[in-house]
Amino acid sequence: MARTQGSHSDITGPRVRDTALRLFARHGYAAVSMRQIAREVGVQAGALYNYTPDKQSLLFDLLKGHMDDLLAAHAAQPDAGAPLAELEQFARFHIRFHHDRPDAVFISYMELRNLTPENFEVIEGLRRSYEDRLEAILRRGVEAGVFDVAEPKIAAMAVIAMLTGVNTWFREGGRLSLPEVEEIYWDMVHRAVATSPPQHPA
Amino acid sequence: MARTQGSHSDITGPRVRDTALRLFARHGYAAVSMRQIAREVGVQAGALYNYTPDKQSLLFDLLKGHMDDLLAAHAAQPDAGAPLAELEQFARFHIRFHHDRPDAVFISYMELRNLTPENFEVIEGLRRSYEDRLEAILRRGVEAGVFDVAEPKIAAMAVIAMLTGVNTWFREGGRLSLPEVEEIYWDMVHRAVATSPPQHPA
DNA sequence: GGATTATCTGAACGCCCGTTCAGATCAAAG
DNA sequence: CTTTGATCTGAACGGGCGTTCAGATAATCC
Repeated sequence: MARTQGSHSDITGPRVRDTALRLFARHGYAAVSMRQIAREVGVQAGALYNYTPDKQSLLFDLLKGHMDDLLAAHAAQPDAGAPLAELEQFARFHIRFHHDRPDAVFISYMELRNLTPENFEVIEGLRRSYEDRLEAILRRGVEAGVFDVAEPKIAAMAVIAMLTGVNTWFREGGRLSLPEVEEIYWDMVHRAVATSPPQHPA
Repeated sequence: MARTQGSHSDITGPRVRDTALRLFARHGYAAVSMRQIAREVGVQAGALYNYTPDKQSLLFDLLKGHMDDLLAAHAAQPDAGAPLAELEQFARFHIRFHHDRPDAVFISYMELRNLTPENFEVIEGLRRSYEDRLEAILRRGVEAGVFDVAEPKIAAMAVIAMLTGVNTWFREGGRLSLPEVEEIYWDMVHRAVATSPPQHPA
C-alpha cells in the first residue's frame, strides 16, 4: 500500500517540516530520529527523503526559513521616522515576532552547533544582518542626540538578548498579557539607551 | 592491561567530568557518546561507569554542580549595603562568574530538555532561587525609592537575560576588555531600573 | 481506460548506541 | 611477600541510527 488518499507533496512536505520543527525544539536535533519524525507524520522513514536530501538539510532549511521570515517581516515594517520611534517599533516587533514562533526561535539558538560549518556561516550572516539593523537605529539616535550609547554594537546585542529573553518565561494566560509585557520591556530598553528617560506619571 | 601507572579515582573522575562538560557544550548531550568521552579521557567506555551510574547522571551532576557553585559564589559576596550598590555588585558578579565558565553556562541553558523531569525540577528550583535574589534586590530598591520598576520579577528576568548575553559574543582579546564590558552593561542596567539615571561627564 | 508519474512501503545496508560484566592488572595494606 | 580491593579492559547485549532502493500503489494525463 502506498499513496493513501489525498496525500500529496503539498500536504506531506509542510507536515514534515512542521513535525521536525516541533520535535527538534522539544528534544533537540540529535535526539530526534528520522523514524520518529516519520511516525508522527504518518509515513515510513524512507518517504521523508522525498522532501529533504538528508537530516542536516531539514534542520538548515528550518533555520534558514526562520531567519528569512524574520528579516522579511522586519523589512516590511512601515518607516517609523525618528530613531526613538524606530527603536520602539523594533522592540515591539521583536517581542511579537519571537512570541509567535517559539519553536523556530528556540532551535535557531540551540541547534547552531549541529549545522555544518558552511550552513552555520549562512545562518550567522543572517543573524548579523538583523543585529546590524538595530545597531544602525542606535547609531542614528546617537547622531541625533536622543541616545546615549558609547558602544552601539554592544548595546544592540544587549537589547536583543533582553527582548529575546521574553520567550524563556512568558506563557499565554499568565498574570500579564503580551501587550503589557511589551510595554514593560520597551520602557526598560528606552531608559537604558535614551538621553532623557521617559517621564512616568506620579 | 588495566590500571596504568598513576591513574586513580582522584585523577580519572575529574577528567571524566571535565571532558563530558567540554564535549556536551561543543556538540550537545545527545550527540556525544560515552565512547567519545572515554576516548578523550584515554579509557574504555566501561570504565566511565566507575564514576557515574549512567549518562543522565553525568549531565545532571554537571548542571547541579554549576548551579551550586553559582549560588555559593553569589552568597559569598560581601554585603554591599544599599540596593544600588547591591545591584551593581550583582551585575558585575554575574558577568564575571558566567564569563569564567562558558561551557557550564552553555549546557545549563541548552541541555535542560535532556534532563529527566525530576532532575529538571531540581535545576529549575536552583535557577529560580538565583533569580529571586536579584528580584529581592530590586524590590528593596523600589521600597527605598531608588529603583523605578513596576514588575520586579520581570525586570529581574530581563536583567539576567541581558547580562548572560555577554557570553554569546564576548571573546578574549577583542576590542574591549571584560572590565570595560562590565562597565557598559552595568551602565545600561543602572539606567534601565534606577529612578535618577547616572550622570555622565560631558 | 491505459499509460505515466509522483508518492510511499518495507526491507535492507553498515554502523554506533548505552550499559553490563567476567576477568586482568596493579597499588596499597598487613 | 601475600592478600586485598580498586580500577580498567575487552567483548558482548539488544536496539536504534541515517540512508538507499526495488517494487507497489494511486492520482493524473491523454
